[in-house]
Amino acid sequence: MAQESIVTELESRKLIAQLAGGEELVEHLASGSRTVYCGFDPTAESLHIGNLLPLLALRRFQLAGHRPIALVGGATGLIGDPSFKDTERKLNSVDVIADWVERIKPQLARFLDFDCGANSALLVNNLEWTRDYEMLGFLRDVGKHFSVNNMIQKESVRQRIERDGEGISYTEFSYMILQSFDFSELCKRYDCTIQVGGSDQWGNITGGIDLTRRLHQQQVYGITFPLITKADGSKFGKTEAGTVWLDPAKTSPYAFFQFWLNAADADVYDFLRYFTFLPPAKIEKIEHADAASNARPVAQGVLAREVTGLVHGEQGLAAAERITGALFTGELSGLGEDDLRQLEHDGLPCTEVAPQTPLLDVLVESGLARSRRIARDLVNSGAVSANNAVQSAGDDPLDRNLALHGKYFVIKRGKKNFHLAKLA
RNA sequence: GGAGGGGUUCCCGAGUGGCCAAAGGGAUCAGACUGUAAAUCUGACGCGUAAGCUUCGGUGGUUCAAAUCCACCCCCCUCCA
Repeated sequence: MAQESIVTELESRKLIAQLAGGEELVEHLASGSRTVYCGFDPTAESLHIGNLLPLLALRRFQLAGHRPIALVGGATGLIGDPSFKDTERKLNSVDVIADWVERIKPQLARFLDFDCGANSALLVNNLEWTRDYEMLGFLRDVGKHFSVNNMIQKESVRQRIERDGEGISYTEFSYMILQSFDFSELCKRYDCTIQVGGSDQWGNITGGIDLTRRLHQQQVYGITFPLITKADGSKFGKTEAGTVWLDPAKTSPYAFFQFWLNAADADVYDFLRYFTFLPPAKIEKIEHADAASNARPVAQGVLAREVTGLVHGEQGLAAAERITGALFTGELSGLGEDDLRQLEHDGLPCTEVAPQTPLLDVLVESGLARSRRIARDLVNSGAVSANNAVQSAGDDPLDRNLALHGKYFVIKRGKKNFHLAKLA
């Protein structure tokens, strides 16, 4: 089953930040089918692309013949991971977390195969083994194995402890113990011997390794992935609209596609390694070809298609490409009424506006501008066009005579923000 | 419980009675240039067409005038108990 070393595969994709276990871990993975886990805390109603890397990594492990466990943090989500967070977070209610857990489960499930024999994936919730654990027992059985002296040395919480003006509650401080306990519990229940996660999880993972050794006299291992950074230093995973979510209702496949399409040249080849299943050799070929040509690189298009297909399937990808094609080629007049309806259906943001609504209000209602004041600025700077015609009179309503099929306007703000306005 | 420090516009952070819608930086947006890149330059960045209006943890007060002073309350941090 386990043929080519998964470690080699991850290395060739630059996906390994740290190994807890070194050569022994490599050997451990090479010598049999192992069980690997990664946790995902419900911090919102949907996963986002920050979760994509570990999620795809689990799949890489499965493809290499290992058994993945996706853990949803129904328990840890109630506490909040303080790792490298510079402020204490406010707690969400129990009901909200429970709801998020249920929403996230299917998102995790779609990347893994639950029906492929011995290495079928597992989906678990750590609330299962923590909910009814009696407090005194927990403190005696588990807490006794943790040294506070050791815990406060962890880099992941140090800034919280040392930085002036910030602190850490006992609740968040305990997070590491819970996650450590998860690892030991998965080891006991499912013979899980490897935990993977982002490099910010190093402290929590090694905590779990120590605890498992003490509790079950079992050697387990950890692998962390590099923090995804962008060449220009800005934060990965954010756009002007905020977080890029995996839920198509929160980030449309079109917006998702656009996010990847806009990857910087300096980042795109690494992103191909990180976020697609294309062989590294092929990625290198693309990189060389792009470097040799003077035209616009093709890598962004490949990346956008691959990842969108992975996350939103063939249909989502097709929808995203339809919108992109219609909007960025500028050929609006060729669009039939059915095409426009399809674009709306595909997820191009659409607003119905009353006839005679001044353009400024259309901009505000559609969300293209936050206020009329801003809208006016945009119009004055020539940033707004309707059906490819630059608009200069913000107080005038959209002219029905210029509408596509009597009612549609493709409103553009700036170079790449589109909205479909439909006259009522 | 005691002592001290602090809560300013998306973030950081200046501002200690009028010249404050509030310095500076970051983020963001737009224009130019481009490849729906990067870098750079320019402009915008509480709301309002404007006059003007509403903001500086909360409530109340002093004053012609408060982010700035007073009282009480809430929250955060540090040290002591």
